Amino acid sequence: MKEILTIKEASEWASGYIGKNGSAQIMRLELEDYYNKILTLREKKIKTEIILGDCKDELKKIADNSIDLIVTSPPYADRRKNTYGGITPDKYVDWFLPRSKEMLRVLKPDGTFVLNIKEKAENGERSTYVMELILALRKQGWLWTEEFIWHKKNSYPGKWSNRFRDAWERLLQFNKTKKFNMYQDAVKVPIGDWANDRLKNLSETDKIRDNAKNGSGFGKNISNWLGKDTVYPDNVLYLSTECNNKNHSAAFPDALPEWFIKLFTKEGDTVLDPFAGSGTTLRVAKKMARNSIGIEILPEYVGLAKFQINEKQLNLF
Amino acid sequence: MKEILTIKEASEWASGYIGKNGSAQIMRLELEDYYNKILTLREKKIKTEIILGDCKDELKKIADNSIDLIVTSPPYADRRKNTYGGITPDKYVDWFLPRSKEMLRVLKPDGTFVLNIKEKAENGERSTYVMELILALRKQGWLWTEEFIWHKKNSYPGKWSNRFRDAWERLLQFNKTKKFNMYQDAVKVPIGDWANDRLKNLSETDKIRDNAKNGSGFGKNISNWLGKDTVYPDNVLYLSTECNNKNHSAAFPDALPEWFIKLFTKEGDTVLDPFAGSGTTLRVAKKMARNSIGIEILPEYVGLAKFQINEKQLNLF
DNA sequence: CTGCACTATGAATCGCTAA
DNA sequence: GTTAGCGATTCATAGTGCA
Repeated sequence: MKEILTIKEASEWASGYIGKNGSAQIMRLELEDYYNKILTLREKKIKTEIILGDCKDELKKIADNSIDLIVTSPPYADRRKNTYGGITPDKYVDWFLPRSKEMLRVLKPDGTFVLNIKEKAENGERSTYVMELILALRKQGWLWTEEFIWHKKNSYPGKWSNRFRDAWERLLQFNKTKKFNMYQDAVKVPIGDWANDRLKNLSETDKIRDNAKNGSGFGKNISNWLGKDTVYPDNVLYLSTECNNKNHSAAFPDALPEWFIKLFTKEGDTVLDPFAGSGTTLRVAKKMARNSIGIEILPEYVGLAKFQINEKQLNLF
Repeated sequence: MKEILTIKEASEWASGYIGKNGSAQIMRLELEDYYNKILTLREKKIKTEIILGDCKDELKKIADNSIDLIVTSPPYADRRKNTYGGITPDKYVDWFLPRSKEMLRVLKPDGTFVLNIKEKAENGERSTYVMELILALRKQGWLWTEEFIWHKKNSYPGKWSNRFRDAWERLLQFNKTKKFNMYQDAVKVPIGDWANDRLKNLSETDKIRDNAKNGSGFGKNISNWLGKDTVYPDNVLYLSTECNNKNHSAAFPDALPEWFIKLFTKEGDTVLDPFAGSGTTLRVAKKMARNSIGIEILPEYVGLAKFQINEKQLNLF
């Protein structure tokens, strides 16, 4: 296979390779999508930027009303000082507010801010700092539009004398105005069992493995083309935690930022992650042909993020 | 079949009826359980009481430290008038606190309070009254131990211009002290199929994780895992919205109070539902051989609840 | 191309003990 | 009293290699 084929060539190639079991059609559509992404990246000159520093300072260098979507998973509050972040629960809101103030400034009026967070249980009680944060953010001028739930398919095992294991996290949606962009059709899902049966008839391994090998989008959205009978999802995302990273434990699985990027942006828009970590959001944004800016305070993570973004770029081209 | 058989008679009857496919044993055990329930109800004289009135007043007639579990789904705040309850969001906390104060008084020190609630979206935003309520309840002396999620299994798809269907509700757990009764074994669930293969042949990694003290590991105390067929659940309840009662909508499914009654009480304990509605909690409590007290302000619901409780009683005897 | 066996690991919490 | 450290406890899923 040549490095770059026309869509027609690739489609023919796929037909020959896969056979006549219906997978060729999938392959064709996926290829089309794939090439569109490449063209978008080249023509629109998608930029992916990772900045070393504290977002409190670095955000100030970003222009007003320039960001379409902020997706982030900040360090959770933690009592122990050695841990990453190391902000105590009682000081968390004070620590967060100056940063969210800048986020409010850089976000476009029709943009969205998605915050992934979960309070810990400590000394028999759940901390209340997340709740206090929501109330404080509203005072700061944010609208608290929705709370999505990430129901973790495979959560960490655990059982204690007074509680079971925690299998969910919050995904808080904030907006600047009531009129924000929401591309609901982009996240439609196949309807129940009907689609499951159809999908089973296809090669399970191909679907999964093509996806896993390069992460470039192949096989990722089988449901999008197959399910012509698709329905809108709800506000619970039932996803697995990922266990693929060698160098860094992923803050959240790719599917999480992917879902919100689909829902709240279109190609060529700009995504911001002020707590970029290993750069999951940036990598996913780039894959989806969105501009992205990441800020991360720890140099080792910045390096890792740069590596990840470029590694995936090789796969894409 | 006679109205009351000995367990032996019933067992023989079941054997003959079912055949020799192993179901007889199950039937025998279920019958045993069934008769134990009847005996418990008779010997311990389980009481089921439904009171007409506002729980603000009626709770005052209940003795201090006499309730093992409070499970309730109060009327949610709503701006529309003439609806059930009809408390506006901004007045909700003030409305709730005098009632929860009485609940705190009547609850035993080792008892639990489970509150089913979910804020509505209004004017494009989620209300914050639930959050304010949690903070206020803590000030009142409650410990906020945990937040369970009811993930609604079969919520039908739906969408609005700026949000998707709400498929989850909060189940807030509050306690009076850190040492509360929790019968975790009562809610264990069957283990996944993966276990059969896994446990037959423990992998090298599992053994290594046992030895290496790298924090937390799966393989620790392997003997605990042998012969295991049930595991502890997590803090997400993935249940359908099925509603048994045809005459009343929007009550929670039986499985919800049932799960918490199992988890936080034993037979002969006392369950309270200060917003009893159509009496789901009372009916389930009675079925499970727990005393119960319900308070309901609307006469038509009190009538409905009485009917339901008695209807099910006929089935039981 | 399918199915099976096997590997790897994920934002955890509490109670006890020692300082 | 107060805090820090450490041990004990607990499942489910995705990814990989090979027959």
